[in-house]
Amino acid sequence: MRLSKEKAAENRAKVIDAALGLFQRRGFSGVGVAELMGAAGLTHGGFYNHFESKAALEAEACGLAFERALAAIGKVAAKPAGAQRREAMRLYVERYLSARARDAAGASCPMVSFGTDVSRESREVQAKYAEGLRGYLDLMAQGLESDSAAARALMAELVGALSLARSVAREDRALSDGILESAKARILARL
Amino acid sequence: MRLSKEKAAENRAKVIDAALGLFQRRGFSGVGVAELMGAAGLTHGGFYNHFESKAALEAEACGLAFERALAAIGKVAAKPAGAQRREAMRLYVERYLSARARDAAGASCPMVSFGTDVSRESREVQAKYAEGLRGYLDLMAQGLESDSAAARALMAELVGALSLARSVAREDRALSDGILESAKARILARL
DNA sequence: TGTACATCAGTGAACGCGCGTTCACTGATGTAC
DNA sequence: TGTACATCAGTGAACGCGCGTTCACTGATGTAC
Repeated sequence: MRLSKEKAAENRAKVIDAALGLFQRRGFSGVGVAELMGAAGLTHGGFYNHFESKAALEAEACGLAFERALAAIGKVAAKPAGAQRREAMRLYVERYLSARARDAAGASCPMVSFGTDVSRESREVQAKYAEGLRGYLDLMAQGLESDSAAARALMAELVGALSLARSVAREDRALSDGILESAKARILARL
Repeated sequence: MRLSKEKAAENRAKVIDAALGLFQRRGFSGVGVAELMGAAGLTHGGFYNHFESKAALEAEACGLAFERALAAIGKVAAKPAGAQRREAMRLYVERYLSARARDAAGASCPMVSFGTDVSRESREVQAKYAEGLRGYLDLMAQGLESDSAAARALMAELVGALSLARSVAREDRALSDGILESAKARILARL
């Protein structure tokens, strides 16, 4: 039963979106093609009508994750320079290091979700990742009204704190909260 | 052909050691039982003489990684307080954020190697991880001669910078070096 | 101390299972006339 | 505009493969007498 082009494109987008959520929650190798298609309301057989391979979908999902992350930091960078932008940046950091963000495993910063995985993945994914990170850092430097060194250092603090907080979230909630709070305090003190 | 108890214990240790290296390089799900045993010079059939399951070995490997990491930071904390300890801490940070450490995928900080994976693993691994991190932070606070908030913030910076630097190491060496340098400069400036 | 036997670390074949991928098929869509 | 046919998104069975795990077997080690 052939579908209209619009419907097919919609299905393709739905697969990528569902895949991103699942990949972030369980890792690339933790989700199979059948489950990916099922999450989009389809059966596994049609997978290769849309994607050349599972690795190709991984790259697409990685791209989508960065697209969303760049949109978020881009809004900060787009604020009028000065007090407004500074305030937006503070809000961004507070949200990034919130308990809410930590617990939202399925929708979060690609650097945290895929950080460890990406160096074990295909060059295709790695290239998308490096490109995304460069863009992210550029926008962050704009958001900070500062140089790229400051953006890189802030990014490391954000990614490290969220990653550590997530790793112990189930076993030691107090420590997890403390990690977020310590990083937040240190960053906001200088913004 | 039964082996002596010493030889058997030695083999068991060899498996855990080899497993740690492989897990750090390729992730828990990226290495099979047969390869793990092969790396220790054995065949896969004997695996269950030593470990209850692959997950049990993962927990053991995680424990070994923290054992080593704690030994390294422990040496810093054991220095006489004051100038000597401060100097040891500076050296520790410099080594942690060196290009050498970034490129040594098979022997590195468990927080970086397993950071993303650990929240997808068994409770057994997560418990070992949380315990290890608590110990690490305690020793780091001693090394810094400071409070636990400072230790948590420093840990986040170290982990985030090394993790980001590794993710783009193959695709953008200059950016990778820059991330390490920016974090190092910021940290050393206040030590 | 020497002998007989139980123990068990290691081997390699085999197991069921889920994976990524392929394929013949269906039938509505899009197109050519 | 209406009809005939090619296209192709989606289906579900099937493929080979590698995985974690089990098992019967081997033979040196450890132990009981």
